[in-house]
Amino acid sequence: MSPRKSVAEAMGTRAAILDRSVAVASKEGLEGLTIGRLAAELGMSKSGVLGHFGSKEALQLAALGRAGEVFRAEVWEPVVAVAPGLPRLRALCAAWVSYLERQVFPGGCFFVAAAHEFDGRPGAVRDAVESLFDAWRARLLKEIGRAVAAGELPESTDQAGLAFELTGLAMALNHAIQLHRDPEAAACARRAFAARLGDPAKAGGDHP
Amino acid sequence: MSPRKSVAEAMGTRAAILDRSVAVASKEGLEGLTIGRLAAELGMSKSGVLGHFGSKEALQLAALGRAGEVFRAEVWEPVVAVAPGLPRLRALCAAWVSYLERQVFPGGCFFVAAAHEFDGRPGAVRDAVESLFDAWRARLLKEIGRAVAAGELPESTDQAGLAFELTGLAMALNHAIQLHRDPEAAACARRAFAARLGDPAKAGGDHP
DNA sequence: CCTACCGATCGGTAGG
DNA sequence: CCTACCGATCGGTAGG
Repeated sequence: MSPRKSVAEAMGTRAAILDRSVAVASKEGLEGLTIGRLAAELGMSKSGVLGHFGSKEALQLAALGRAGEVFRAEVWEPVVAVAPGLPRLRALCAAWVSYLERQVFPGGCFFVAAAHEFDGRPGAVRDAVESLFDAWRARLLKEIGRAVAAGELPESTDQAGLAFELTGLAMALNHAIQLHRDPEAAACARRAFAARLGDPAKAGGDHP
Repeated sequence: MSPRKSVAEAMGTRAAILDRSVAVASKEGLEGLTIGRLAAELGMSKSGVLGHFGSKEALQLAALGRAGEVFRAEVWEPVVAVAPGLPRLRALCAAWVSYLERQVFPGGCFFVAAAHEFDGRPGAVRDAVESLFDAWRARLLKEIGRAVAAGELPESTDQAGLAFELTGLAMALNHAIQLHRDPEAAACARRAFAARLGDPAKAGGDHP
């Protein structure tokens, strides 16, 4: 309606733009996220959209940041009540599988898609994607380290190797869901995580 | 030079377009592969490029087919001399890691990138990508089945689950190379494959 | 295989 | 936050 909006209204508009950006980019990629399309979907002008960010790259970075907030809320935060070490590591992986299974981002894991799109293009977006993955890897390694220190995982555990394997399982799951639409993929992934971290629902130790 | 070329010359031109297309698409994606850019790099006109394929989608499909030929030559074919079953499965995985490590496609695994780019977009390209993955999965499962039948892997092996895990390791390796430029990633992946399939260089059985 | 062209859309700016 | 506009580029076609 009015061309000048209050700060609160502008913040709301900005948040609406970002939420839509994350949804579109998860399906079409951060490059397929065009200002014109976004403006049309939001019933705004292109310059109205762009005015909040300044450039397409700034919009991409803001969308990436918003997606990171969603991931933290979906995967990092639900486990804070779980005991540190192996129980929390298992909870983290369970939340990770659930995040992929529920397709929190309609086009699948936002970050894996962004990594593939930008890994060959130097720039701020690529750097931001890499930082998000570094932070997640550090989160996994922290809990793996605690589990080893507590004797819940063998002293001989290759900690970086374990983080590598867990990441691979999540990537294979995302792929099976998005490309193959395989409804059994999540169950398959849960079995694989359980084989690697021990299955609390089964008797026996944490390693097969 | 001459506007009309012989069939052999036209085939050579077509092959040159495809090789360039595969290289560009592995870095920029199949959608970032634009007719204009391709034409400029090849010193041709846009219509000269497009005339060989008819449409951008047909060019994308042809590039995907060419990439599939390269993958088969790099990963499927080198193992034909290895004994079927577990030895050949190990050789297949070794060739797979080597293909990723050597960056046969300059932008990383062509198919994983294409899968992420097209998994949310119905169409012929998406279907072709899915078929390529189905064929590769079937190739892995065939050799896993032989290894189980020969008693080289336990009778209780979850064969689909094993193929899922191996795929995940390859994806994690591709990601570590392309996004993180991690020079130790290939060694990490080889350890993980060996832990799963047994390491012929070490004493002991094939399962830890 | 070329030139010349089409309408559509891209990111972004000027000015209000 | 808008209208009106910019040059560049997109996939594709006509005609040769």
